[in-house]
Order: sequence, then structure tokens, then C-alpha cells
Amino acid sequence: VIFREGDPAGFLFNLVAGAVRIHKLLPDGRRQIVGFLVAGDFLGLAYNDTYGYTAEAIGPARLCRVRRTEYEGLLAELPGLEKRLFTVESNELTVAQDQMLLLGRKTAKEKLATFLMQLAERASRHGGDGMLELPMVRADIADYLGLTVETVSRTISQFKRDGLIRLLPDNRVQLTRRDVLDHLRAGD
Amino acid sequence: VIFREGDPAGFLFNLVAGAVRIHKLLPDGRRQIVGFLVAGDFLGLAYNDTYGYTAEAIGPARLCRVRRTEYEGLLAELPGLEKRLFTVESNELTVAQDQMLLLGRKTAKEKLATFLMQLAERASRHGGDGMLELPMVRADIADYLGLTVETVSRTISQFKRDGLIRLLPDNRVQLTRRDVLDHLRAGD
DNA sequence: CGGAGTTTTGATCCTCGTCAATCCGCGTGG
DNA sequence: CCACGCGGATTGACGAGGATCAAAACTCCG
Repeated sequence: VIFREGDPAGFLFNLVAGAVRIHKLLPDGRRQIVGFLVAGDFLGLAYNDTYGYTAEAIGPARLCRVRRTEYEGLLAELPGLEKRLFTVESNELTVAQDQMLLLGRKTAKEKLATFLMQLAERASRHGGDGMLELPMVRADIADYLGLTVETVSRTISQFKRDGLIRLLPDNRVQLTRRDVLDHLRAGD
Repeated sequence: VIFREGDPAGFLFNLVAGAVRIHKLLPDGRRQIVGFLVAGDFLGLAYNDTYGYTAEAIGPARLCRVRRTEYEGLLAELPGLEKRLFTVESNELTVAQDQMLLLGRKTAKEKLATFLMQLAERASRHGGDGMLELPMVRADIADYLGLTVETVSRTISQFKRDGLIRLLPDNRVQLTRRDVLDHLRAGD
């Protein structure tokens, strides 16, 4: 656990290596994962003296931690940093809005297809084909997509049966029919 | 319509008076409203040369429009503006994440209760009691909460039967049991 | 092997979506 | 003034997608 929802927001972080999930909880334990972060991403930018979500490393991770008081100084020293962070934040907002569309209006199959294509895109930017790794467990995927573990599992099985994907050892997935998945993602 | 998703993002706006809804669409017409804006709010801050969503005025509205090229100049002229906008953007992101929790994990009743309490809070900041106005139609509420019109209507009726709210002429609502609604909002 | 955690699969249930009818408020025009 | 029509809201009947509950199968390590 890097920090918890409600903690005083004394630091901000940059993820150097590894993967992190950030989530919010309802009092009875229902969880919504609001993002998966990879190397290069920032944590704790949006704040209001306490963190708005909990951040946990999924596996081993390396973070760069900046005290918020020093951060103010950094902004002054490095012109252009503020603009850059603003852009980062804007992109996050855009991503968040896409996710709202997904959570509010997409079916389970569409949600999974969107998720897989998202990961594929991330992976291919670092030079991959249709092969990708799922660093998170099913429960994480479910809580990210607003589904249950069972539905995630069933939908993946169906994709497998339909020949859209292939499951490989080591939690890796091969997207065999990206065209079909892309259609599903778009939502018709 | 102020601008559409996909339009080149030549301007940014500040809403002076009235109410605006912003939404995203799936190709088959399913709609997700990602926000309702009131006087003082900004539109088009987050961008990537095209707008990420469609913005429509709900009723008569007044907007202040700034050409994006001039906006860059404004930032240079007014130090502190960038920081202020950054804060605005941060808050929007936080709100967006709350909405993800709502869309992904809350039940219909919890969604409605959250929505009503949100509006009540907005209204009470401008000095109101438990009385609030719904400037938007049922379909808008449904598309904001990831529900259907029918479910919204049924849930409102149930709240009415249960004595949590009272419907008044002119699309106004009186929250008679804010305590119960607040419990529902929190989610248990 | 053994055993815990995770994933898959099956059976059943229930919330919410769909389809359809009715109702209500309101403006229009005969 | 009242009949009509229209968009929005409500209500009802029904069905489906996904949740829930339960059990089996797989993985990974010790």
C-alpha cells in the first residue's frame, strides 16, 4: 500500500517501475478501481489535502517520492513543469470520461474487449504485437470494469471459445482477432 | 449545442449563466453524460486538439468564449491562472473518480440518492434548504447515472412512497429525509 | 504430494432493461 | 373555451444480463 484514501496528502509520486492500482471503496467493501498505472505515471497529483483514493503496488515497484512542500519549489524552479503536469492531468480526465462511458453504458463483452484493446495499445507502444500480459488478478479486472470475477471469467472463456483470444501460460493473452475485439469495443 | 465530440478544439469556454450538459456517445446511440455544469464552470479545458465530448446548453445560457491561441497568451499575462486552472482540473478529476465508483458499484437507489444529495449540496451553497430544482429531464438523469428513464422514474416514485422526498410543481424536489438519503448515498 | 489462492464452471436469483400502455402538463388552433 | 396533439413522466408486464451462491479445477510453491 502506497497511501490510503483519506490519508493527509503529504507526498506525490512518480512510478519508476512496476504497476500500481488505485481504487475507491464503499463502506461495505465494494471496490471500484479507478486506474492502473505503469512506469512514468504520477500519483497524488489531484488532491485536496487528503488523497481521494488508495494506491497499491500490484507487484514489486519503484517510486520517486516528492514532499508536497518541496514540490511547490520545484514548480518555481522548472518552468514548463506545471504545463506538462497540466497536460498529464488533462489526459487523465479524458481517460476517466471514457471509463465513465464504459462503466455506465457498455455490456460485459464490450467492457472486456475495451480493456484488452487498451492493454494491447499500451503494450504495442513498447513494441509488441497482439501479445499482452495481465499483471493483475481477475478480481482487479472485475473491480475496474464494474463486474464480478465470475462474469469476467465467463466472458474471457467465451472470447476463447469464439477464437478472439488465446490464453497463454504466465497470465499472458494473445489477441487473435483484434478486428472483432475492436468492433466490440466501439460498441456495435 | 456548443461543440461536438470530435470537433477541432479551437475555443475554450466559461459558463456565465445557465446549465450545460456534456456527454459521450457510442456509435449505436447509447449516451453517457459525464457532467452537468453550472455558472462558473469551464468547458474544453481537457483536450487533445479535438473535444473529447459534446457540450449542450440545457436551457438558455451565457458563455464566455476564448480562442485557444489567445488563451496561451492569457496564461503568460496572468500568472496564477495556470495554477488555478490546474486546481479546477484536479477537482474535476476527483469528481470523475467518484462518478466511476457510482457507475461501477452503486445500485439504482444509491445512484439516485447520491445524485439528489449532490444537487442539494450545490443548491445549498447558494443558500437553499432541502429544496432543489431539476433543470434536466429524466433522460438526462438516466444517462448521467447509467440507468434507464424507467428505472429513474420508478426509483423516484419509490422515494416518494417511502417519504424520502416530495415532488413539487416546476420540477422541484423537497428532500424530506436527508439522513436516509445520505445513508443510501454512502452505500450501506 | 499437499494446500492455499485463484480461476473456471454450473445453477439459480434478482435487479434493472425492454416493450408497451397510460397519464400528465401545456401549447395550439379550431 | 375546449379538443387535440405532443413531449415527457409514470406504471405495468415481462425478459435478460449479470450477480450470487456453490463446487470443481487449475497454479504455483513449499
